[in-house]
Amino acid sequence: MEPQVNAWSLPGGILGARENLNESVLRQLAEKVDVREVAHLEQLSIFSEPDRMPGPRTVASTFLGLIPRTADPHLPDDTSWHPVAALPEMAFDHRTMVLHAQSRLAAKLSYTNIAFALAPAEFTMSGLREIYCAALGYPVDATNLQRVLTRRAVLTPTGETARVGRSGGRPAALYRFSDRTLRVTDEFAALRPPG
Amino acid sequence: MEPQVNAWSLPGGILGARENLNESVLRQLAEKVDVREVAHLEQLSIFSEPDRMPGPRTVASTFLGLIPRTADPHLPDDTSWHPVAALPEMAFDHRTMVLHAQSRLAAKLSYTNIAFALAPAEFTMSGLREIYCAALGYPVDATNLQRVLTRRAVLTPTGETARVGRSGGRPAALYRFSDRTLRVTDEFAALRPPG
DNA sequence: ACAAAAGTGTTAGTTGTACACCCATGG
DNA sequence: CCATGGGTGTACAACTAACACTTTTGT
Repeated sequence: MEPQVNAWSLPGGILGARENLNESVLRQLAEKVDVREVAHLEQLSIFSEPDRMPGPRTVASTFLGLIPRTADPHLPDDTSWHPVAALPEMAFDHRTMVLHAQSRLAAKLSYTNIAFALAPAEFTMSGLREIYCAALGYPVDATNLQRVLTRRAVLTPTGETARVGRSGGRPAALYRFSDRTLRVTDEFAALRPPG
Repeated sequence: MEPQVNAWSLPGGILGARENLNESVLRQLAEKVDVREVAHLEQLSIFSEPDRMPGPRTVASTFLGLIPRTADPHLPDDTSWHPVAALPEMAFDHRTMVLHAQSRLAAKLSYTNIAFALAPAEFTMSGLREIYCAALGYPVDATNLQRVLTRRAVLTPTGETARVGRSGGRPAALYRFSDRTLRVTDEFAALRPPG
């Protein structure tokens, strides 16, 4: 809509009278963009500038929602996925919202098990590594990723191995996440409680 | 008010038409409880359950506000400070709000310079240690606190020393915070970018 | 001289990165 | 038997907690 005809905007809508914000987000994602596999949802900032949009005063409460890499919702025609590294022109304050979400995700990847919400049920270490690289924006060593996540008991080996491609190579072990709910795995970098 | 006659509630109020949420918080703290020295303010969760309070539907946006230990606002008669370790009966979901704020503060003390907002302009290490102990709820070693904050360049020595009490002892060196705005000092516990 | 408070040095343990090396598979 | 991708072991560096020891003051 004017004055942002060519700009993209995030999905969103009005809070219903008998729902809380989380319910509202899940409802709108399902109704508007057919996204129904939200594995993790958390609040981000509120955007409350009086003139953030034309028209009646609105306050936008933003969320970070994660779905597994394998999800493939049936997007409507006016909707599509965009890599965060190459965002199109975005309406109002929506670019800022996306950047907030990106940095929150990057931060939580380092001290929580939040990747459970991005990975499929079972995966190889190199598959998981791709997810971390994409979300963090820099290369991650699969070796050390394995060690860190194993020490923190974030990963559980399934004992199975993945089938190998036509180019050969040793078959990769399959893992799953020990928990499928957010857990802080590295609480205090410094100033831990004594004992 | 009914049905929470004897319960305490946090200061708060209605968002004005021409202010954003930050401005609203600062206005309400000043007007309602004479708190005007807010050195740091950040958003916490939104509470949006449809029935969280009787009466018309409200959505509460909560904040963590920090003021220096030396601040002494003139509180109205119906208002007082309460230690988080011994909260009185609290109205509606306000206890949950306080606990959220407490854990956010504790977390940020470990990886940011957020204590600048709690300390006076100049302070001794043992004074700062008391602040950390109170906020974290467990003893903190002044020695290691000094080392950690110095290495991260969070503290700057003033060169001055504090006057010593009547019981003797070596006079303490005075420090100030290098920045008086929030800075992340220990960004990645794990999975740092290479190089 | 002694007690009290502050500051320094040392040690040991944990965690993380980097990288060389070994293993399993397909062609 | 070689290329390819996966997994393991080791070396090194950084950081922290704990605590003994030294320094500086007032009485």
